[in-house]
Amino acid sequence: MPAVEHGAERLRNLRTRLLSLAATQSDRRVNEELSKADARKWHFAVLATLAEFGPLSQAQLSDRTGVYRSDLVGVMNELTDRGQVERAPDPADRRRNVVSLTPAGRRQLARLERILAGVEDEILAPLSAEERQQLTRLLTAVVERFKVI
Amino acid sequence: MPAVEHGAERLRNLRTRLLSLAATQSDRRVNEELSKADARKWHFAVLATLAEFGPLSQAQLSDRTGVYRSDLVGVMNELTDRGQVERAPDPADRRRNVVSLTPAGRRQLARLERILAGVEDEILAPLSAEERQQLTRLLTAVVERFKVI
DNA sequence: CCGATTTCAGGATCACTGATATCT
DNA sequence: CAGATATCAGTGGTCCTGAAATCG
Repeated sequence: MPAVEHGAERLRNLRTRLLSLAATQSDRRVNEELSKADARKWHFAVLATLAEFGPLSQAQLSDRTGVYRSDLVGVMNELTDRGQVERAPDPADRRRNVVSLTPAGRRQLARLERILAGVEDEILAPLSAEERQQLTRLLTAVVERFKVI
Repeated sequence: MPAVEHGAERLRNLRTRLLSLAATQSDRRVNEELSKADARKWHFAVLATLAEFGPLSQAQLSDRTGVYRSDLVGVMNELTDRGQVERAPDPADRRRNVVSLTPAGRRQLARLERILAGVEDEILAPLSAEERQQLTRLLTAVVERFKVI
């Protein structure tokens, strides 16, 4: 990324831009580290959601992770190729696939969690524990609002 | 965007994910509103930087806005097509272009500033003035750190 | 010759739309 | 029939790399 000099008041004070910059940098580091584990961030989202809720259909996974259904297909292919999830037709509703974690998926999830904790710590390094808490609270409020609309 | 349900502890508490979600939603609204004025966010970045610093070369614009030099070419074409900037060879250094604002560019900048102020207000609606200040401070700290590395 | 500037070509990922086949 | 599900095709923006041509 090109280094960004400072001084442009209008730009610097734009909160929407600050948000974009911070997220871009964060996403870049997240992807760099996850790719070392042969993963990307949607892998973590899917694995973590399955660990939390148990087997789900792809539509439910889409709703809970924010991955578009059309894009989820590719993520499912990658995860099944790696043996981390299983995708089987739902006998109760043959439109659906039932997606479930495999033991390899659980191990991968643990690995990704360690990686992401490290990246998060790196990204938030300039903030105190209290400030990290604040940031979480503020961002949650911003994100929550959009769910309601 | 698909609505994101809540409940997945691992996902919900991930600060890097929160950052991504907030930025995605913000960027989406920014682009929606800017496109009504036949603009995108790099337009604002370039126009605001020129207003602040006066005429600059494209390399300087790239450094100050964060737009890659290779991508800046397209932005320059769009802005010159719209008559909002002028691009002339620098007589002092013939490798360079000198980019400057036109009166139409100044008017467009004012328009985009109003638009962005509105979007920012919408995005930050759930936060008090004090919290917005906090968020700005925290995000600035995060972004600043990356400049130093 | 080395380095800077502009430009072009292209890759990868992502957000998003739309259509289709299948099933309830 | 309406509605949901999984899938495929494709657009457009963004981030990023590399290389060419021109010039200091």
